[in-house]
Amino acid sequence: MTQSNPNLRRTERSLPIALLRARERVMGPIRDMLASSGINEQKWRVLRVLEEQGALEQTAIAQAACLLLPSLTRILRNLEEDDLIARQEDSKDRRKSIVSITPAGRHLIDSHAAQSDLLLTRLEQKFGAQRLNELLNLLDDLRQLDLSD
Amino acid sequence: MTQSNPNLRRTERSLPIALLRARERVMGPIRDMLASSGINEQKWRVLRVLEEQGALEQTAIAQAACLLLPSLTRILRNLEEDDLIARQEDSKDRRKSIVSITPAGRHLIDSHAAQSDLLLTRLEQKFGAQRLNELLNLLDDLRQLDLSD
DNA sequence: TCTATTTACTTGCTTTGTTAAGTATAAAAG
DNA sequence: CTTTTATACTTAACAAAGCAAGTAAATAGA
Repeated sequence: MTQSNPNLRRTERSLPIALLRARERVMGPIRDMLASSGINEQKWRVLRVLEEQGALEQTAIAQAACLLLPSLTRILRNLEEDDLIARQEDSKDRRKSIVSITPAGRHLIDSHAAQSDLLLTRLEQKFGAQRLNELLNLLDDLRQLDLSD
Repeated sequence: MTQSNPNLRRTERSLPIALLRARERVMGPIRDMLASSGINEQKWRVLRVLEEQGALEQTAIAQAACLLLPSLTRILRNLEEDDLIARQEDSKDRRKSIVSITPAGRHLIDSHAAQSDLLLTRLEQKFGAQRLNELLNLLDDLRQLDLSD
């Protein structure tokens, strides 16, 4: 049962490509939806994190939204120019700036919530809620694997 | 059983981010390995596709390697400069060029095969071959979903 | 046969990813 | 109290992604 399966080495059955393809399938419709607001996937992730978790420092945002800090710096600059987020200095640690979503940013998220929910609900129904949950569990377990030796 | 789960809408449990994180975990070690040959993940995917499936036109490569055509155009230009791939005109359709892997390209793939296999075997053992198979099946099913209505 | 449409890329432009280096502040060590 | 060392970003530089527009060849339609 722990024998290795040579087929897993072929690209058409490889985990990295399977993850890419699945992501493309899920994100495609969401990207299309966001394009109408002139926003992309990364900005969307940042805004959603801030909406759900409240004001955060940048390191925490980067981790939650799966972005590197240099990317986040630029994204936040753009979002701030569009008045979708705001920064305030941390009074206790002046290296940090605490980022929060603005009413305009919240409005942007809200304006897509219904359609976003619809897409997810459709996915759940077509794929099966239980199987989706199983998939999320497997992905989370995979993320926590230690492959270092 | 087909009720929608509101938690799936939160970023910390969202499918797109879970796919990103899992991909990062799997590809990290492979990227490190490839860095020693001055090659990246995309070039690796292209070379593997060509090695496994033989000479292909670019649209087919793009689909198999999960790349957009503009990216592929530039990747192939680099690979051709390094003599890892070669192009020949399609005699029947002069819009197409048929791309194939060169002996040097094949050698590059071969030189990483053992280490690549080791990484995959380790993943299989730590994650469980059966669970990995299950994950691949779920991902493949997800990819084939039609979310258009 | 001539035009319109589709296909198969290619090019240009902007944003993002990635690595490395830099700056400012905080915490730890001596 | 002064000197590392670590933390939290920011900037710079370059490769890559992604979108839009462009080109050339093939196909379809009038």
